[in-house]
Amino acid sequence: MARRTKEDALTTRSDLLDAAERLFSEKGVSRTSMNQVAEAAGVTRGAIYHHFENKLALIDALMERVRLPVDDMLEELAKTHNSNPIAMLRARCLHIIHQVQHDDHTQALITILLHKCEYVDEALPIHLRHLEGRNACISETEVLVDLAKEQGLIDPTLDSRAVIMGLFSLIDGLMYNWLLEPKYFDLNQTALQAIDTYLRGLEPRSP
Amino acid sequence: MARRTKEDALTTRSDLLDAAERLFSEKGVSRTSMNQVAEAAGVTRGAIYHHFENKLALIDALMERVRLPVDDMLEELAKTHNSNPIAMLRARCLHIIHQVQHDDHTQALITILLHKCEYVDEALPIHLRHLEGRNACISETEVLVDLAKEQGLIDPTLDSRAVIMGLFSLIDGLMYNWLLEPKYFDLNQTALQAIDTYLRGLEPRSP
DNA sequence: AAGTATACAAACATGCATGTATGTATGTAA
DNA sequence: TTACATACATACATGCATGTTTGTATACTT
Repeated sequence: MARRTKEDALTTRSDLLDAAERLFSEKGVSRTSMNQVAEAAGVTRGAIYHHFENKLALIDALMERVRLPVDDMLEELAKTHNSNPIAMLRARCLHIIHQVQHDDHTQALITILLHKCEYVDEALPIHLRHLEGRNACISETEVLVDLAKEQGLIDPTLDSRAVIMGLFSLIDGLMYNWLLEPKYFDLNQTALQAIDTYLRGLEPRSP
Repeated sequence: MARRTKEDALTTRSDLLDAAERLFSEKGVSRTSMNQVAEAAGVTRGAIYHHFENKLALIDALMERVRLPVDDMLEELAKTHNSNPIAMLRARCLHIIHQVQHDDHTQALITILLHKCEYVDEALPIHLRHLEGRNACISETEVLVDLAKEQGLIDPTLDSRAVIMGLFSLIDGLMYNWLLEPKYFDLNQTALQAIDTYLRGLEPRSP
């Protein structure tokens, strides 16, 4: 085939990302060859190596593609729930849960991260990106907890960092287990109850 | 080399499992070849294929090796804390956390399961074993929650299954995140606080 | 003591995945 | 319109992982 329009090229690139996202989340990263990705996108391996340096760069591009929407979402939520820090925390958690259930791209990517890729040093850049994202999110959210403490909404003797780690771990664990076997339990119900249970456990003790 | 004693053979087998456990948890399952496992154990690939049918059987044997100790542990705990179901739940959770931190075999295996292997259909037997273990554990633990309800220790309006899923997910998430970057937070402290927070959130509302 | 089974080593056969180098037709800019 | 850059396809070179087969020295059996 010959050269195509710049727009066509972008379409090809996008098709490749879609194919990779689907195949990776279905068959796992290491069990999916570049050839399979190319075929699923209707091109040859030449196209992949033109757009991406190698498999890692491909995965990296996958993650980059969802980073911006996620950032936007966080900002959006920040505006609507700026009154009560606990309510905002809750809103964020529930939004993530909702997103994993109903947005295909999110679900596929989280599946890849949690179940379909190996965290080996070879994949360090991805590893780091994941950690950075998490740590940034944690640090940012920690502010909310401190705020809630000041307002007397949560027990002041609790360690803020640990409060957040617990909450995030709860979310991670719920997603992890649900994606493992989605029909085993209802994510919405379970997450709602579990999150509220946890948040309730944070309340200050009545003297 | 020639044939060796039966005991020697068992030693070889054990060495192979040790090597596999270490390499898999360090470099990931798919990035570790049978040859590397053999070399690390001081033998050739012939020895592996003599003891195990293939890589999956090797992993399966790894999981089998820790199954019995875990079962024993659960029974042990059941005897000591049979008075208060909540206390028992708590003891179980904390024991798992402790085990992951201080028992090398447990830590390596959990690392493999959570971070160093891909859940693909090819590895279905392992997948199923993991799920079975989890589901059995959940069903069994659900009884404790029901018991606690009867004793008025937790809010009776809560769904028992969801209570357990939440608690288990919390543990899973804590292990997941800690194993990702162990120095980022102290697992003991964080888990203790998070678990107690969750358990406290389960208490019945004072009217 | 002899025969057999065992515990591996060594060699072979195959296939696939990666990376790279080259070819080529077309869009695009001067 | 020409010259170059682009967007791929095609072909090649290499290497490694797997599975299997065969060989062999020794432990075990009777």
